[in-house]
Amino acid sequence: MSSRAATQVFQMVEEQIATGQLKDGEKLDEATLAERFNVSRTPVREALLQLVGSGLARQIPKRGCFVKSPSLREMIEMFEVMAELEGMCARLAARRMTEDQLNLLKKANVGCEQAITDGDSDLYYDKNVDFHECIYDACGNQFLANEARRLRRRLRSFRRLQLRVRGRMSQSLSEHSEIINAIENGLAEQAEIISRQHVMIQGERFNDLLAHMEPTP
Amino acid sequence: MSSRAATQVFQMVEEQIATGQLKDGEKLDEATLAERFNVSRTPVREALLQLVGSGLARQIPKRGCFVKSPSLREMIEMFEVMAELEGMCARLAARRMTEDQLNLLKKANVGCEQAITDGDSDLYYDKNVDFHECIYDACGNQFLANEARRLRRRLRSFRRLQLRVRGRMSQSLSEHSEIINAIENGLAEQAEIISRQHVMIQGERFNDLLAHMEPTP
DNA sequence: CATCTTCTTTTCGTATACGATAATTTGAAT
DNA sequence: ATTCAAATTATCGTATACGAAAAGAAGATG
Repeated sequence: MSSRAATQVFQMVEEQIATGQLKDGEKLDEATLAERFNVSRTPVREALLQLVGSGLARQIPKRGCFVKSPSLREMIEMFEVMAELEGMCARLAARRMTEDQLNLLKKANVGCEQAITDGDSDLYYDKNVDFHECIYDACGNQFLANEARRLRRRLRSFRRLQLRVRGRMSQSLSEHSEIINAIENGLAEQAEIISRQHVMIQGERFNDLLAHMEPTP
Repeated sequence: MSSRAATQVFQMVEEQIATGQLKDGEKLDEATLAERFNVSRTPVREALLQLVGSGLARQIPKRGCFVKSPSLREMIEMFEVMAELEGMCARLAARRMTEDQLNLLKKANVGCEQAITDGDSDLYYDKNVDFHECIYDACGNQFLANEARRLRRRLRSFRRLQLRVRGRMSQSLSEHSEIINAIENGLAEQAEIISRQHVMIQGERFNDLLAHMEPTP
């Protein structure tokens, strides 16, 4: 827990964007935010700078700072890259994972099963993060792992949503099993392909969800 | 050209880190930098924040901000990811590149040839950027293109250096020809593999260079 | 009604000041 | 010499103020 006002503002705004409280195009006024969080403009500016840096907001000179939700196209693009990174992690992990790490991976997957039993998609999301964290750890490339985490974070609200599609959780779980199997047998190529697909499917499911919700704006 | 002091400070410091004027571990003192650039702490802080954000500096609380050059290991990791991203760009470009874009790609490669004729490795670096920009443009995934650019930027000083290895430029050029060939014929997989290798080789060459220069520190 | 010209208001970037807290040094006591 | 405590200094985050520049509004002129 950082006691810095700037960090808190950043996290709050980020959260509000993720949960939809702050919608696309909405103005992020320095003065208003400062008042809302009872701080001065300085930490607010710092937060906005980071927001822009991480792509959640857009700065239009002399006009202000605005929430920037990714368009459907950008979403698909991000999922495409995410799929590649996850695939790469799995490929490397298949070569490099130790016995201990494999056990942790299996354990994480049991957590996912439990979440399904409880029918709790938010819990599944968390357990799923654990599962993929195991793979990140085992890929032996910290830089890659961090990039993957960064992007995962950026996509998290959409990934959460996507899990609500009927049957998606159990499908995800069976994909996990295939991934474990491939890694366990050192089938790097296969682990990569399945993992990549595992993410791409999420993009597609999300796409379905959108199409269902908004009949072309 | 941005007239903002903060941006200028950022770019200057970034440049000085890239050129080695500012070395690993060196302290980035807010007051000193402010004086050096004749600005107040505010824009300097902003610049440092971005520096940390892009991984070029590290912040140790109550100790200060320090230049953070990547370790050899981190370098290799970054090259590994760069290779994957470039490979992905090439794979997609092979499927999606238009005739016009292909012509631009070929033209860019002629520029590379010229740079070799002139024996100018810095020029080659620039022309090589043009070459790869063509591929980025044609990959049809802007988000991916931006990620690739970001990482390329981060690695540029090392990539520059690596081109000084004897024969590396002409080897690079022949790899380009193979890439063009694969793309022209829509051989996505092959374009990916060659491009990936094209980058990995750079990492290895750079590694050689390092091993030659510093006999294990 | 359109257009051009003030005038006012926002937005922005920067400068500067201040208090809090952590790091470092100094110096005393064992 | 070592250890501990107090004093000093540096760093940091934040608040606030100010001027420049641009956007937007209001009003004048054709």
